[in-house]
Amino acid sequence: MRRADFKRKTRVIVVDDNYDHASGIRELINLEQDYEVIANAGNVNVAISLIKKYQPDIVLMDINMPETDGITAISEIEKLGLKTRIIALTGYDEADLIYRAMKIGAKGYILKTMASAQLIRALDEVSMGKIYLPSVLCSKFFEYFQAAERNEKAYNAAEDEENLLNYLTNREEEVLGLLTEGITYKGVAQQLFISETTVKTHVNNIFQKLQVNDRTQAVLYAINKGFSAKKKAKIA
Amino acid sequence: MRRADFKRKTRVIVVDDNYDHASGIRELINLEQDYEVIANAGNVNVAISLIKKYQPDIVLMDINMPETDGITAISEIEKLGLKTRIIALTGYDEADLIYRAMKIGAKGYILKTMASAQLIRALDEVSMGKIYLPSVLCSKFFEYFQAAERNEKAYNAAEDEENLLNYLTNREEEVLGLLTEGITYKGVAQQLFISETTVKTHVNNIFQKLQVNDRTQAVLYAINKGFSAKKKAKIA
DNA sequence: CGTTTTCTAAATCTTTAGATCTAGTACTTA
DNA sequence: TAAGTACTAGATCTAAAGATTTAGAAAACG
Repeated sequence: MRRADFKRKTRVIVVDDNYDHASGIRELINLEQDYEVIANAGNVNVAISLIKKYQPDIVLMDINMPETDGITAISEIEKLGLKTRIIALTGYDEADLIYRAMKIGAKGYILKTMASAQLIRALDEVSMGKIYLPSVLCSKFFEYFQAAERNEKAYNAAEDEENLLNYLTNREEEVLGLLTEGITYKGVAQQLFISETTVKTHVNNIFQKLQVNDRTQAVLYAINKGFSAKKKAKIA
Repeated sequence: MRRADFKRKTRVIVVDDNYDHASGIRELINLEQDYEVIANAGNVNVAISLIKKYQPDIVLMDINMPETDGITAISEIEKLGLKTRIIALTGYDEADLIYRAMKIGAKGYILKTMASAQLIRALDEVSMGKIYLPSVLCSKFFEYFQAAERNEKAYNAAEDEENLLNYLTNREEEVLGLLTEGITYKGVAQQLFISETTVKTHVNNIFQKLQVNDRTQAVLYAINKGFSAKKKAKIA
């Protein structure tokens, strides 16, 4: 699956504050005919300027650097909007590191302790536009991912002990929807083609049902219960 | 890595509306000494009652069922809060299906077209508490996952063209913070130990800086810019 | 068919909210 | 020291917002 000889080599930049390690990787990669390391960077700032300048195909980014943390570095590089693909390289297989790296756009994640064949395989996969995450790390990722989702769900569930929005009538929902856009009673009346007094009637009923005292509190309640999402869904 | 003979077999329930297919899986699994299929279910409702009753170790869930969709089914089962682990089983490798299944807590995802060894391997991994996602599907997952994250980022970035909140003074931020709790001017005055007219002065300045006309709009602006998060961070 | 909801709307009144202008004090900075 | 900024606060208005009561018409429900 390697590229044919007549194609230009895949250009790689290695970012690692440990010079020996970076050199090791460089030699390892340069043994491969399909790849060439065009630069090394010992810190994030140098790395970013090199990446801007050479726009490499792949960046091998060490995450465990003292000054700037590698996660932020990946984020910075991704912001540049280049075609450059980033593979995270680290000594630790911590689930949250893997999660964060992949979340912000890393195309691969490998451990320094892994065999060199893994590194080359990662380069192969990623240079073809695929994601490379060894199954062990994939497991770790999902540990964190699913835990995060569970927490989110638990959080939302805690919020809807009782969703008073369910007691609103259709019309009241419409009125509340306009209130959550910061529209005045007069504006609501015009948009719904009803009188302002009718709007006030609806609003008062809404206040009672939501157990609040004014529009601001009603809007806050609605937003906390995810009302805006519901409203957007209706419009679409 | 299989369980020793003296351990009880891992109990599996197969959910598939296609009877032939379900039978095939059943026979395949029953060939393994470590597993036994204790029930088949042809639709989601039956499946859920069986799962409640027998609390199997693993559920093999077909996602492509006509009546209820399998994603919802997984979600329902997860809500039960059992130790039961779910492996999604489907004919298609659509990225969004994989993403959604894993997001709501599936412990594995395999294709019907995959070799039977894959199925057994998935059972082995998942019964040991690990996640099983073949690398092809893992790639698909990340395609969707990273695209979703990118969209989220783009969405947030679009919002911060300019954050007018940055122009607020400390006191104005405090006042706005209280407004976002739905507190009245009089209440704000009491909490900050200043007069109500002072509050009004601050609020008017806030309106001008945020380019809004009333408190509701100010609160909405603040929330959209993530003001509440900032406020909570300050408190903590 | 009667009852209940929902949506509509008016009248009336009190209370906030919001706009505007002025102004004193304190602190910072050129 | 003069100028600017932030915080304070008063007076004075107008315009909304909110509370409350009553009530008609249409639809839904038992």
